[in-house]
Order: sequence, then structure tokens, then C-alpha cells
Amino acid sequence: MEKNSLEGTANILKLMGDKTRLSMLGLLIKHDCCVCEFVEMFKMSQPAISQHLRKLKDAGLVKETRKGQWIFYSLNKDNQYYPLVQDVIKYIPDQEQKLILLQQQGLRISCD
Amino acid sequence: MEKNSLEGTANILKLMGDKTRLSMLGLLIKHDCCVCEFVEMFKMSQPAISQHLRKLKDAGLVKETRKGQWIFYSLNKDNQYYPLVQDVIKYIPDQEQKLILLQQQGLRISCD
DNA sequence: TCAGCATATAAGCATTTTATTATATAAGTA
DNA sequence: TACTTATATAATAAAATGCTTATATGCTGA
Repeated sequence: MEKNSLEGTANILKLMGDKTRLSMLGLLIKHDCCVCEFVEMFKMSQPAISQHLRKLKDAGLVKETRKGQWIFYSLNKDNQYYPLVQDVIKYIPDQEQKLILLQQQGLRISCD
Repeated sequence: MEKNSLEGTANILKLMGDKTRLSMLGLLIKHDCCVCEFVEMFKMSQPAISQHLRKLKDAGLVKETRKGQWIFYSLNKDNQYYPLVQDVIKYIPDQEQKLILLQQQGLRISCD
């Protein structure tokens, strides 16, 4: 088991200790998502979503990739805390339902 | 894998997302501890320690047992989030060193 | 019963967190 | 070029957090 520092781990747990961010991670472990999809799924303002993503990015948990006018977020599997994140996500309900719902509404952004 | 609710899990993660409480859990997974031991180990005021323990107790993560004038805290293994806690603690450094140090100072409370 | 130790609780305060609104930037398109 | 859409950032306000100090409670032992 790869050990991380106590303080570093606490910071990651605090980040994950918010239901919006935790759900985001649960989604991203399945599929990349863009900001507007999160806005739709969480029924939350665009700046609020943007700020949650910023925190995840500052911690190195996620990466962003621009695709045209959209910016897609994905999990950063190279982060030292990725195994912890993976492990924790096993304990939450599958978040994919949110994406399926989005698709049914025709609001899923496909990046082709 | 036993799934817990998203919100419940987020709350537990937020609780663990503080380095004092995370370390407490890392200690308690090894040994029961009383309040004055935590005060000594964390070099923190007694009320501050008491308040952290209260949060852990309110969440059902720990239990208390009075032994004479001392109150000993222990992990509540019956809590639905205990498996998550166990799993997360695998990622932090062993906290037992703090207890060994305490013992060397002759400040360990033995409950006989 | 009183004094002392261990612990909890309450109140106050500073800091942090998370949302909102307003505005800026960047890409796509007519 | 100008307009629209997607996103980020800044400023701010409200709420939550975590400490401090002061005080209360509950054992223990003289």
C-alpha cells in the first residue's frame, strides 16, 4: 500500500467531502465530462461548477482538455492520490444514472 | 461492496478531511485512547480535542466508555461507514508512533 | 464534604468555504 | 466584424468550521 502524508490525505478527503465534488469524481471515473454537462446534471450555476472543478484541478485530481468551445474534464490517473480516489468511489452509488438521464434529454455533449 | 448514500459518504469524508480527526482514527484503529492522551499527543487544548471527538461520535464513528475518571474512545465497528474508514486509513502513515512517544514520556493511561 | 483531575459544553471570534452576481476571455458562426 | 455559446475569474455575502476562554459536570480520594 502506497502511503501518502497525513496532511495531504486529509486535504484530498476534505475535497471529496462535498457531495457535488464527490459525485463529479464518481462520474469522471466512468466518462469525461464538460462543464455544461455538470451544470445541467447538478442544476447548479456555471460559476459554482467551475469553482468546484478548479479545486479538483488545483489538487491535481483532474485534468482539462479543450475540444473546440468545450472544455472536457477527466481524472488524472497519474496523481499520487488516484488510488485513494478510486477506492473511495467504490463506496458511493453509481453516478452513471445522471449521465443517462442527461443523454435522454439530448443534452449530452459528444466530442467527435 | 456495500454502498452508502452519496451524501452520507461525503459527510464522513468531510469529517475525515481534517488532519487531527484523521490521525485520531488512525490511532483508534490500533488502540483505544482517552481524551487526555489525545491532548498530549496533538499538543492541542482539551476543549478542541473534545470537540473533534464529539463530531466523530455524532457521526457514529466512535464510541465512548467511562473508566473511572477517564473516558476512553474506541472505533465503532458496527457503523455502516466503518469499512470505508478502514480502507481510507490504509493510505495514511502508521499513527502508532505517536502512542509510542507518549509511552516513553510515561504519559500513557493504562486502563487496569 | 471538599479539593483536584478529567471531560464536556457554551459563547465568542477569526478563518474558510460555497454560493451568487457581474464581468472577462475564448471559440464558433453568420 | 459582430453575436452567441462555453468557460473562467473576481468580488461579495452567508454559512460553516475550528479554535479560544470560561464555566459546568462527574469521578476520586483525603
